[in-house]
Amino acid sequence: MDITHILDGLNDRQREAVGAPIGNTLVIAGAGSGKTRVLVHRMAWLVEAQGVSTHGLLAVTFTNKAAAEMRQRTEALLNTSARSMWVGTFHGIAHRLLRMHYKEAGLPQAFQIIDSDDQLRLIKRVMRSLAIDEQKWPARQAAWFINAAKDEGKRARDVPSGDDLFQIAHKKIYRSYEEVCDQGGLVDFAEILLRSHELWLNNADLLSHYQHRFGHLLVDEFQDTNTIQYAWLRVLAGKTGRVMAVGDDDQSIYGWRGARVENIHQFSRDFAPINTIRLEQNYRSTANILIAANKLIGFNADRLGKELWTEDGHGEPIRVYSAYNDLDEARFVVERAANWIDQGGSPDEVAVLYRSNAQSRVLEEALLQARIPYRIYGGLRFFERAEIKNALAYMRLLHDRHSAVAFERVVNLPPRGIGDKTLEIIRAEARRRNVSLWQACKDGIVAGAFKGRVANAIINFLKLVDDLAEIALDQALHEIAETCVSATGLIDYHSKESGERGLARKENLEELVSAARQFTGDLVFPTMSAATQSQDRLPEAGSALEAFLDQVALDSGDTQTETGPALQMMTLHSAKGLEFPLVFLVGLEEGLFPHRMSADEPGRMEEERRLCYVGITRAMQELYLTYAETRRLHGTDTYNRPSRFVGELPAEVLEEVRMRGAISRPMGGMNSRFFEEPVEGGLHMGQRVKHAKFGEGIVMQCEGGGDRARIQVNFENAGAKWLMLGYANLAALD
DNA sequence: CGGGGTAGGTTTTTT
DNA sequence: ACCTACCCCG
Repeated sequence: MDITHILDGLNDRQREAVGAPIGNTLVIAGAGSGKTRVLVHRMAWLVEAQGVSTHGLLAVTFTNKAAAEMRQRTEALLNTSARSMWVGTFHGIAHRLLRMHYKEAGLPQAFQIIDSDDQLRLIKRVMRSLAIDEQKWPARQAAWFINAAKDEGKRARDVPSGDDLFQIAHKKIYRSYEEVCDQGGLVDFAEILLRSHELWLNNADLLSHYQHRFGHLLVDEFQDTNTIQYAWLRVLAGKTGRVMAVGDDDQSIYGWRGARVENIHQFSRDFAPINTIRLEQNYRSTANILIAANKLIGFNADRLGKELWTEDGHGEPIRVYSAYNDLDEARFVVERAANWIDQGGSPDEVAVLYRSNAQSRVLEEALLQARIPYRIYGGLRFFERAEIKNALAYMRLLHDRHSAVAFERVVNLPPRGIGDKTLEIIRAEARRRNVSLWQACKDGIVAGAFKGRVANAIINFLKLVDDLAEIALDQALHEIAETCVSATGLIDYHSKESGERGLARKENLEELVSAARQFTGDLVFPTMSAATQSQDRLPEAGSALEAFLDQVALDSGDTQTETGPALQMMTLHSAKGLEFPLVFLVGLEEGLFPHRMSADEPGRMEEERRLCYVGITRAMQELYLTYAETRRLHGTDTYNRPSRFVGELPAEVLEEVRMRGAISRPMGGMNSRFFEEPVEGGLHMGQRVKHAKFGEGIVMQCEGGGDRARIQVNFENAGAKWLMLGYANLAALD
């Protein structure tokens, strides 16, 4: 077979990776070095040059988007629709295994995936029934604890008991939560992975079947794997599987949610002997951008080591702008973005990246004013919106009348007179007799347990759902969706909500119906979403609803409908994997980026630096870094020094932007160098100081001298205070 | 039962 | 500043 089209157009390193001898391979792929390309070509090479069946390939990614892209590009390269090839997210693939082998996994056939929102509700209920004080142990924290344990492969019984109250309380919650999930056939995200790992450990035959089937495993973004994902992979690979892991330790930015960069190191040991290949040639950015990125990331210790280079020229310098405040920063960004567009650039070539979502607001207003079209990524995902989840809950009830999660959600939505009191009675009855909430209602009505208005309300609800289910039998998926949106009264209820919200919710519900229509279309002509669908049990008409509900649980429906070119705004985290000709990295201030929450633990600071590295390496041609001396955050003004990351960049590729025309600055002494300007008493502007009574704060300004010198300090807890320098007795912290 | 007021809490996000 | 979750009252 002619395989030149697979190896042509690759550089030496890429070709080395694609054609690496069959065996375990680690590809350290720097930003913009063509890592997806390598993965895709490797798969094509295995198939066409090595005669491996697409049936024996398993490719794992983290996001549905990445999985879809990989499948699509591989199919394009192979010029076939490789439906037998397993390409998906860790969760998607593990879920598919659980559906196929639910019995061996100890799950009911109708097990239901719950999202983090459902999970939190459930945990709250569990805590209430355990009479655990939610003030003392916030439910969010408990959810975090449980998920972290599961990510580490630990069941409640595996959690060390310990003698501190925190551990005891959380272990108790975990155990009880586990019970509730088991009873209701509920599977949270972490559970999908944990359970499918156990599925293999407990079923040797099954494991050996899959080990035999998947002779070649490919893993994308390997630095983002957590303990359970790594274990899962290791078990599946066994002694015979060949793994190609592609990743970049310098782009590991998800340590805070359990990802372990160490897995890259571990891989070399557990999968020895391995072939390591580095991809360092960058095809994305100018040399100046890469010089800056290399220098910055050099401040981190324990790297595998890697230096990006390019054949391209130096390009523009990296421009640094010191804004007076966040509004000035936004104004600057918008002005420069407008210039880009005026000079013939497209808005969608421009990205504004920030550390936290709260920063988008000012920028948004400025863009609105300048009439630059923009799109904000992040925020609530489509299928996570309350109104959508309500409609989906009705759809689930039609499919499975016994789903407690769905029942709880819509039993009184729109309001129909079944309140907390009544619900509590239903719950208690269901628990006592060990039946579903639905069943408890039905039986309760027969037994005459409810009176008058309440009884009527319940009867009406039961009848509504039963009737709709009856109708749904002859309906296509999108018609069922339509029914659940309209006939339930949801759309009327939601559109009546105040102001813009009502309109938005109405539109979202309509969008759901078209998503359902789209989904049915995809079943007939599998396209992108096929990546997450289970191809082994496709279109039987009756299962379309089931398939839709599953799909929706694992795919947040992020596919935004493109409406013309728009400037992109997103957090640094969501920018990973993307590239833009013009990038603005805003809010480079100590406390914001690096974020103050990451200041204490040393590992976290390095992760912040990697985040900055990710941000810088998104830029292809031009990069702007901005920071503001004053920023309004959570309603109060904060005063921060420029980020240490700015100082870590090589001066020779930076250029400070000075604005034409003076900007009025209310106080003297607040210029761009304020962090270096001396104040008396060995303190300087922006210095962190500690006061006996007010705690820690930052020096903002000073006036006067000698005995009358006064200093303004913005305290974290006490706010801004003017103090007499002579009496304040401030301790310098830096 | 349901709407409205208030207290609390605000890094990052996928599945 | 703003959103959300919960509590209290009509």
